[in-house]
Amino acid sequence: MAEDHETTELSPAAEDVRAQHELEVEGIDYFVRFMNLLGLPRSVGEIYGLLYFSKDPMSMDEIVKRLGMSLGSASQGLRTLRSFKAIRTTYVMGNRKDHYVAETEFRNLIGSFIKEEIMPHLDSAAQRIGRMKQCMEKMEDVEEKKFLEARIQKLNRLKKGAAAVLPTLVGLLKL
Amino acid sequence: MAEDHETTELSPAAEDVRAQHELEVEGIDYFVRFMNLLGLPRSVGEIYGLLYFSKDPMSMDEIVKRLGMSLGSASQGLRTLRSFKAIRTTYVMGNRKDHYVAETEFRNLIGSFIKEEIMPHLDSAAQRIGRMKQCMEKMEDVEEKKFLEARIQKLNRLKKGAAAVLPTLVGLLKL
DNA sequence: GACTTATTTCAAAAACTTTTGAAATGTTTA
DNA sequence: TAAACATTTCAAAAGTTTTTGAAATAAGTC
Repeated sequence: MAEDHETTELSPAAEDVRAQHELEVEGIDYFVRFMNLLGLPRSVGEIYGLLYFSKDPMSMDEIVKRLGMSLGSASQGLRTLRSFKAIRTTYVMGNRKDHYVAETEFRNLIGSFIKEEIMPHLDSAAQRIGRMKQCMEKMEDVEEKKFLEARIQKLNRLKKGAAAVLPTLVGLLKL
Repeated sequence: MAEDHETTELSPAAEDVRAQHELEVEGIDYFVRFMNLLGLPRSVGEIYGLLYFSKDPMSMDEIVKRLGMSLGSASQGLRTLRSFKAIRTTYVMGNRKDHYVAETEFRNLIGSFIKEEIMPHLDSAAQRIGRMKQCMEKMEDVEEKKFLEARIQKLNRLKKGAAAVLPTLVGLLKL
């Protein structure tokens, strides 16, 4: 064991470990930023990044150890990723811990994100626009009324455009 | 003046003011949520909402008064909105304050947001992927290397897809 | 069914973001 | 060029979100 660092058979393996570790760090960083763009906390990106670059399924406490993160964060982060179908659980023989692997089809992640985080806003936007129209219709001042009507109309067009484009986008991800 | 609330000529006007105020509140709320979705602070949504539903240009201290917000917030919020081309300044005769009006073409806002907030991430993502590839190529373990190569490739496809779709999206907004 | 182990929950702490307001800077006018 | 006004800056306060870790709950084993 002591002479390992002298042999030619084992030095490359050590080099591999180093390179793989460097890649992992870079990869985790990548997803931390990506998730951050979606407004998701750092821990979610860390977990997904770790799993994305791991061939083997990992249990929660492996994740906790590897990332130096608390159990609470890991549990919450895994829940979020599960709800987005960005990871799935896997059965590992002779081990009762849940094990997780990354779902590498990003369309799951992005599709769920749109469905869970964006679409509900479009629904409430529709209601809000309805209420605005009601207010506007009560008005007598024709000038002002016309102005506001046009603005509300524009808002409505944006909302409809978003409602049309987002599902299309999800569909496009299947390519 | 005292009998205003009895006349039929002036009561409707009072009603107008009320309805308009209600609409304004609803509208501001709308943009607060919208901007929030883009990760922008409440103050930015408030200012834009106020301007969007105002026919007349407004100075910073009118905005401050109407929204009960600090000068600092207003200044910073207006800067953000200007950088996104979501508002523009307007000259008002005989008044040396800057006056602002909402740019109602949302494509400016969304286009600038994508250009300023998303695109830079895609550039740094490209670099990060490059570094990942370098690490991966150093590796000797063929199995592991192939696995990582495939994952990096997938990441690269996502990045390229985003880089292609986002400008298209901006173009689409012109309709 | 008690024991061990795994996971979730949740209140408090830490980290981070936004807002505030007063001081600094810039700009116009008299 | 001084006085008056408008805007920006920035450090501290307020507010918000995330993380932590210990206690509660759930699940599996003997």
